[in-house]
Amino acid sequence: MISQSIENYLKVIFNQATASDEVNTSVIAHAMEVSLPSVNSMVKKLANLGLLEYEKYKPLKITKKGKYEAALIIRKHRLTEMFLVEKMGFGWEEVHEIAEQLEHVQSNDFFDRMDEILGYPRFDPHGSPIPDKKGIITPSVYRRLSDCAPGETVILKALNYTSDDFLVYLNSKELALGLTLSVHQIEPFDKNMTVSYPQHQHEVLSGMVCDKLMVKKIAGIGK
Amino acid sequence: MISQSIENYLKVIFNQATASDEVNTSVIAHAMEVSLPSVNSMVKKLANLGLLEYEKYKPLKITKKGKYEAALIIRKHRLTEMFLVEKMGFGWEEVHEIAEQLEHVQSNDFFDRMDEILGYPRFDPHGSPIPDKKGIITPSVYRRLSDCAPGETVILKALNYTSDDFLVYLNSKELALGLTLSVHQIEPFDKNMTVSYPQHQHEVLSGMVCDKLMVKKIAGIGK
DNA sequence: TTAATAAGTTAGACTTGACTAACAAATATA
DNA sequence: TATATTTGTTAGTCAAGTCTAACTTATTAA
Repeated sequence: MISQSIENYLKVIFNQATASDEVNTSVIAHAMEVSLPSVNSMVKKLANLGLLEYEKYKPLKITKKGKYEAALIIRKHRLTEMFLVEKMGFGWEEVHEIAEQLEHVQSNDFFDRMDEILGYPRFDPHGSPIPDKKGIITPSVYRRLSDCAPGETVILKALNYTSDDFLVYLNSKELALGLTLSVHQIEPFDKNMTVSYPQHQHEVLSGMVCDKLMVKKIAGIGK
Repeated sequence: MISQSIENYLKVIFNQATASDEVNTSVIAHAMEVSLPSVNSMVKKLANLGLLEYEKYKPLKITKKGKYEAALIIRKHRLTEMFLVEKMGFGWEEVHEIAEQLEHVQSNDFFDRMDEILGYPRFDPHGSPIPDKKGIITPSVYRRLSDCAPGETVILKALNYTSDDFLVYLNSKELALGLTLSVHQIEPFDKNMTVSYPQHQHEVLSGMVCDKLMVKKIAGIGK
């Protein structure tokens, strides 16, 4: 049986991996708020379990098996978030912490029942795709707001990062999925963007935030 | 923060404590399937946390604080069982294992929401009382089947023990809450009871089983 | 292209929660 | 009441998962 710690490492590695399935040790250490040696020793365990390819001083590479196991954990997390919002009346900014705990429950029945009750949803309350029982993820067809050009008008469709702080921030700015945003300006130096959306004219969003907002274009020049 | 291990010990101690709030070390070791020294060292921790009174070679005594904390854990467990049965369509014999895991979730909101959705139930699917938010338990007004006399007719109202094996056993005998049972005979030697109930004439139940079935009298001689 | 810095590794220590072996106290039995 | 048995305790070990300090390799900048 895979321990909760290993599940947490695997999830972070999956989320932080690049297009070539690679991650650096220090990225994991930073994301998990643990020391580098802790990551190093854990990473060797993951490699022994066949979840990761490990060679001294080389970047880590997540294996097919690793991606499969990670997808199943993420499935549990996102189904839980959806269930909490849709069936238990929680706000989307409240559910992340609870789902972090529930995702470690060992019972496929429990999550499959949630899935059924929810009607087999493909996306969670933050717009992130929910992997199916086989670990297959419907790819997101959206772009990052930070990749948009001035003059474009887009709809906010999903987030590619969730934490309580971030969701509380979005709520404070009255940013919600489904909103229409117009991009006015991008500051070349720090990538700050000036945007407008209902009730908010010329709001400035940091590059970091724009990187995490996934949008769909509806008008203007650009891709 | 109290660890999951400590929560598990506390729950067992609470459940195994006698009317005078006392338990023996070996009873805990047996119930938890761990060694005596493991219990001994844990018990000292619980005592340091003020959950237990510990004196060398004396029986352990659970404190007021210990009972309060235990009741809150049991509340989480039983609310979860009720939610799984009532809102997620599980059978009463399937929910114990899942509830064992969910009871450790740290979020009062999560369980209070369940409570609200269920309409503040006082008893779980096995008939055991659900402690309220203050840890107060509505006492059961039922007697053990093992305390009944031949000639009595009773209704099965609750169980004072739950495990998957036990629930599967009850299902196999078609014993369910609400059934009417007639007591025919008690074997003085091993306390085996001969009883009848719908579809089952002169079924023999062991003393161990009768000890765990809580009933309400509807006819016959006796208390 | 060499020196400085960043990233990754090893060794060794600590905590939690388990264990066995050996011993002490309490209880039961002859 | 003396002995046997059961129950409880102590000491020491182990694995998981964390840490710091010291070291090595890789990368960046002078």
